Amino acid sequence: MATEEYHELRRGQVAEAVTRLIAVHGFDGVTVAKTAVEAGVSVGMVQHYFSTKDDMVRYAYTRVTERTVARMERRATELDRRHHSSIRHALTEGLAERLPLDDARRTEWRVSFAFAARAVDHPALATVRTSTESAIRSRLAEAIHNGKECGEVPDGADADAQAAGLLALVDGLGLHTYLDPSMTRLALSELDRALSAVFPGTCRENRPR
Amino acid sequence: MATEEYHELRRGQVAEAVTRLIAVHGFDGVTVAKTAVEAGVSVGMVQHYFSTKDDMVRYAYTRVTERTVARMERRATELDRRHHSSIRHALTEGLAERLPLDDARRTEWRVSFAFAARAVDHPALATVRTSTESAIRSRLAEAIHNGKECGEVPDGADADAQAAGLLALVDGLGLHTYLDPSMTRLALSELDRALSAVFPGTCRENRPR
DNA sequence: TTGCTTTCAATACGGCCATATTGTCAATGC
DNA sequence: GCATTGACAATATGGCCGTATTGAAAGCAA
Repeated sequence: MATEEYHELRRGQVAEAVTRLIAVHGFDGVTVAKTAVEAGVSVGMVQHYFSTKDDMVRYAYTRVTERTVARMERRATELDRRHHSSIRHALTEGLAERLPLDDARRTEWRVSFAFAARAVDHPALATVRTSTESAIRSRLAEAIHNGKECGEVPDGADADAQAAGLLALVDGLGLHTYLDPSMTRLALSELDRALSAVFPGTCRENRPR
Repeated sequence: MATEEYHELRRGQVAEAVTRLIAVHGFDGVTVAKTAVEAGVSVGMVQHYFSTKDDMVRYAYTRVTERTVARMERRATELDRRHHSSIRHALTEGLAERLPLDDARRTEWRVSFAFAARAVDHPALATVRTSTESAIRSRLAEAIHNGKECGEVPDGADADAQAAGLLALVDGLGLHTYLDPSMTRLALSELDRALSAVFPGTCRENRPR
């Protein structure tokens, strides 16, 4: 194995330990020593691969956000390409991937939220967050734009504004759903309602993307 | 002055120091010692009025949320009673009070968010948060119900669901606006759009509340 | 006056944390 | 063969934290 590959493997091993610790004990439960134990390695080994704790945490953050975003993208693309869903439906399902709908996603949501909250006071983490979100937002705006060309979205719509609104709604619904899992169905229906408001029409033939 | 009153004054003095510290240095910047310095008192004095740090923090949290909720309520009521605004408009403005629209509200938002994030891992704080939010939600649902009787809201609307959706949207918009103040106008217009979707109609005479 | 309670102030204490230091051992280069 | 480097492990260090302890004033009841 290439040494570079091995290096990334080790870093990943530590990063996964960080996310597991956050999932169980919250962000405050993450210390270098505990991470080492959780990863089954020594403190010195962690230090060897991450020069500071901040470094370690930031790496873990980028990992978990990348995983979430990739899943959203995959779900939406799958519906779009394979099942020829409407853009509205593909986006609804893609965005829903971000919600804490089952135990796995609850854990992931909790970890992401813990990171996001620290990002407010922590420029290094804030960079990760803002770049990820602006990527999602432009991806959304692009889809809305495609919706116009295809007839699902009215011509006058402000794609950027609506994209921002949708993302904000999903984040808010995620928070409320996390704190009160019993409102899961309600969150999904509100998400659906919002998407229907943005995409009130039906696709004509020969739609793009 | 009654001793009870004096007691509350002291506790308030400490609580305000806590919120100031969070506003400047984030939640992690709050320690008992620093709070004492910020409040201009001794550590022993803080201990005298709060048996644990948790106690101190929880008290500060209830204070800041009460302040925010009171301002929202006041603004909505003012528009409703004094200016005879539509319910839609009163609610829009009331909910907008929760957004980080200026420096003062940015600070308040940051403090509330720091608390809310800790609440995820911290049952004592979670109680404060959930009770506050369910209060706002039922207040909102009540207003939507009134909107039905008066004609602003269609009869078939699900007041509880829409209330939850609106609150989630506001929380999400707050987060995004905080991280990127340049989207303030966009957030306001999205809020307005959402309220217009819930309250599409116009009030008949003799409306309730 | 005496003694008890409240209100604080100063400081001690024990623990945990991030990081630095130091050393070991194997691989690699020459 | 031998110095060098990379990959760790073990432990030391210094700092900060929450809380406990101790005690000094001050008010007040008897």
